[in-house]
Amino acid sequence: MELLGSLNPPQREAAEHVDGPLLILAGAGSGKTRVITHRVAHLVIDRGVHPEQILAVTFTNKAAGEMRERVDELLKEHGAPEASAGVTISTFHSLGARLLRRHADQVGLTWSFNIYDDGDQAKLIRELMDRAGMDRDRSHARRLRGFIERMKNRGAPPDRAHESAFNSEDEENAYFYEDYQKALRRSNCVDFGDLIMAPLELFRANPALAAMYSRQWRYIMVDEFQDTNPAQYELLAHLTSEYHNLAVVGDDDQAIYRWRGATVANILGFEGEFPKARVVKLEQNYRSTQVILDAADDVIRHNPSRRAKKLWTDQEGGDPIKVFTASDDREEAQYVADTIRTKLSAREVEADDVAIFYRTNAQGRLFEEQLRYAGIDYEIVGGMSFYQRAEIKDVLAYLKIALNPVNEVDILRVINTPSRSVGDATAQKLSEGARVRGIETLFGAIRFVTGADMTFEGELELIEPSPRTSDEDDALIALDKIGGAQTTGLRDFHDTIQSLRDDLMHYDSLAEIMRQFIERLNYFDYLDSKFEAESEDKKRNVSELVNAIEEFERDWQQDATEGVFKGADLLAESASALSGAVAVYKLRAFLDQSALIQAGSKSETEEDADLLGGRVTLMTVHGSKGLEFDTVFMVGMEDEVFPSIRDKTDPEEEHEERRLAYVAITRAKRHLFVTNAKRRRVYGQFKDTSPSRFLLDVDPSRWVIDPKSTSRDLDWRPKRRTPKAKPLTDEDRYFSDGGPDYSFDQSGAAPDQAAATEWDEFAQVAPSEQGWSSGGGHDQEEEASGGDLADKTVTHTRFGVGRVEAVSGVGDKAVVTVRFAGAGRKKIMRRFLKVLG
DNA sequence: CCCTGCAATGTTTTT
DNA sequence: CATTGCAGGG
Repeated sequence: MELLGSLNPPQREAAEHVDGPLLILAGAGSGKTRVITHRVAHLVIDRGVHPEQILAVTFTNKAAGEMRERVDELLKEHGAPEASAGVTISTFHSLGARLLRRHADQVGLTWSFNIYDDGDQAKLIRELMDRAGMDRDRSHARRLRGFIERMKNRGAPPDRAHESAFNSEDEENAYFYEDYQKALRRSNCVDFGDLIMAPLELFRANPALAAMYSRQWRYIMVDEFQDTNPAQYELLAHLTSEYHNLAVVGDDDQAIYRWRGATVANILGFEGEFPKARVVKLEQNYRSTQVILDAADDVIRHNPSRRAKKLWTDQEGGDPIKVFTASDDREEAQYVADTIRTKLSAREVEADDVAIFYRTNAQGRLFEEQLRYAGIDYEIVGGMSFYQRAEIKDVLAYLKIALNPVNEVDILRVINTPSRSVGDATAQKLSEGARVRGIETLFGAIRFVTGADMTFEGELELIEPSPRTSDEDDALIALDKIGGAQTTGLRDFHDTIQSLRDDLMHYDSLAEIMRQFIERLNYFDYLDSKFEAESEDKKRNVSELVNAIEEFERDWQQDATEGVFKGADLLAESASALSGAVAVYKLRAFLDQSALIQAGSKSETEEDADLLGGRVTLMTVHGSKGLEFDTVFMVGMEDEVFPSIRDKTDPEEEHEERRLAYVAITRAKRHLFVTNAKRRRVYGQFKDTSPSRFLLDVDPSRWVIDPKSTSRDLDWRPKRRTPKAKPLTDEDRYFSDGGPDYSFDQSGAAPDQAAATEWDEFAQVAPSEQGWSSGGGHDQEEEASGGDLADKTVTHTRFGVGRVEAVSGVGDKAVVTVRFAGAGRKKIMRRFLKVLG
C-alpha cells in the first residue's frame, strides 16, 4: 500500500513537503502526529533522505515515545526496519542535555555534570541567600527563582540580565542570578533552564558548530510549536541555519504554557519570519462529535488574537454534554466514581477509555479516594513524582555525588543521612571552608578536617597560592574546631563515596552495585528508625528504584546507539579514568533520564499490570494535552478553580485558562461530563463557589443536567459578581467576538477584525434603546414589561444562563434586561433569548 | 547536635 | 488540611 494513501489532502500536502519552512496549523484531533510520522517515513522511503538527517523535537517524553513507536511501525511496514533507530526523536530538554554532554568542556562543565531539578534549584537558591546574608523570605526566594527562570526562558545569561535591568530590583536580581550561575558551575551542575540556554550560548559563541549540526540534521520537525519559548526558538534557528528546513506543527488555541515562558508569537509570526513558508491547515477533526467540538468552540471563540481556523467533523450530532452539580466536592467525586462504576458494569466503556481531568493536582486526592472505594482501578499521571520522594532523592544524591563529587547541593543533602552527627553547624563550617583558596570544594574541606589525602577526579584543581583574607582565616579556624564525633562522621561519608566510586569502576552491574551500597549504608535501618508507619512504603520505593535501574540496564544498549549521538559521547570522555567503566555510562544515562522524565506515581493496583480493560486515568488538564479518551470527566468547573486566575489585572490569564478548557473539552471523543460543587474545602474550610464562566459560555442546547444533580440550573452562584472588578478583561473577551447571534465567521477571527463591544452589539439590535446611563429608564421598563418574562430564567447563545430583571416593549422586539450568571447585566432583544422556565 | 512538638503558611499548571 | 519550618528541651 502506498505510504501516504491513508492521508486526507491537506495531511498529504504537509507530509509530502520536503524542502523549505513548513507551518502546519493542526486543530485538536486533526491527526498531526500522523502527519509528522508519515512525513518522516516519506522522507526516508520515498525521498531517500538518510535517517540520521532527521530530527523531531517534542515537549514531553510521552509524545516523543509515541512518535518513536509510530515511526518504528511505519518504517517497518514499508521495508525499512533499520532506519528508525537512525532518526533522532527527542524532547527539547533531553536534546539539550545530550548536546551539553558532548560539548561540556566548552561551557564550563565536565562530562560528569548533574542536572538539578526544581527542588535542588530551590535549595541552592536558599543556600545562596543565606550566604549573601539575605533575609530568609520565602516569597523573595520565589521571586528570585522566577526571575532566573524568566531570563533563561529568553536565553539571557547574567550579562544580558544586567543589560536589560530597568530598575534597582532587576539589577539586584541580576547580581543574584550571576551568583547563582557561578554556584551552579562550581557544582558542575545545570538546571532545567540551562538545558536550553547553555547549548544556545554554545552555538552563539561557536556558529561553526551550529552550522555543523544544521548540516547534520537537514530536516527538523517540531511538535507543539505554540509552546516554544524564545530560547528554544533561537536554538532552532541555530539548528536550521544551513537549510531552513524547519517544519513546525501547532495550534495557537492550545498554547497553555505562557507561564513557563512560551510565546504564541513564535507560531503567529512564523510566516513573518519565513515569508516563503508553506502553510497547511488541518481542520478536519477525527476525534470528537459535533456537539463536543461546538462546545469547545463556544469557549474558545471569546479569545482575541486567534488564527482563523474552523474545526469540523463528519460525526454529526452526538450525546449532549452531561452536567452535574454536587453539594460539595466530596459528593462530586462520589458522583464521578458511581457514574464510572455504572458505565463499566454496563460494558459501555472500558476503564482505559475513561479519564478525569482536574485543574490542580491537589484535586486528585478525593477522586482517588472515591475510585478506590468503588473498587475501580485507576492511574494517576503526574503529581508527586516518584523521583521527588525523599528516600529516592537520598539514594540518587549519593549516586550523583559519586559521579560528580563537587555537587554541593547533593552533598549537603546526604552528608548527615543516615545520621553521622554532622548537623547544620558543621555543614555551615564546611561550606565556609569550601570557599578558602587551596581548599576549593566541600570535599576539600572534608579532607582538610579528616586528613584524607585522596583527591577525587572531577574536582576543581585551581590552587593559586596567595595570602588569605581574614575571612578565609576565620573559616579555617572554624574548620579546625570541628569536633571528634563529627570528624568520624565525615570520614565515614568520605569513605562511603570512595567505595561507591570504586565499585562503579570495577563492576558492570549497576543494580548490583546499588544493592550493596544500600546495604553498606544501612539505609533501610535508617528508614525504620526515622519513620514509623511509612518506613515500609519507603523501603519498597527504594527497592523499586533498584528494579527500575535493573530494567534500565537491560535496555540501555539500544539507547546508547541511537541516532546521531552514536558513539559520540564515548569519544568525548575518553580522557577520564572513571569513564572507562560501563557502570558509569549507565549511571549517567539513568540519572539524566530520571531528571528529565516526570514519571507518574503508580496506582495502588499496579501489581496486576495487564488487567482487563485497563484503568481509569486521573490527571491535570495540562497533562492531558495530546491525549484522547472516549469518556472524559472535567471536574471542579467553578470560578477560581477553573479558571484559576491569580493576577486579575492580566487579561491574558483568562485567555490561557480558556485555551486550557478548550484542550480539556477536545480530548473527549464521545462522552463529556462536566461537574462542579456548590461548596468546596479549601485549606480545610468550606468555601462557597460559583459555576465556571466557561461552562456558562457553552450554549445550553449542547448540555443536559443530570437528574441526580443538586441544582437544576447553573444559577447557583452565592454572591454577586462585581463586573467592575476587571472591566478590561470583559472588554477583551467580547472585543474579538464575531458579533451576536449570527454564526461565527471564522475569517473574522483575526484580531483586527474585532466586531463589537457589548454596547455596540446592543446598538445593532436595538438602536433606540442605546444609552450609557440606563438608570432613568428602569421604572418604565418594568411597567411596560410583557409579563410573561418577568423573573424567568433565560439563555443566550453567548452569555449563557441568566435571570430576567426587566422587560421593555412587547413581542420579539422587546428589550430585556438580563443578569447573566457569567457575564453580568445585559440588555438583549427578546428574540435572541430562549426561555427556560 | 538531635529530636519532638507546635505554629504558620500555602495551591496552579511541568521539562 | 497537610506539610514544612522553627524553637526549645534532652
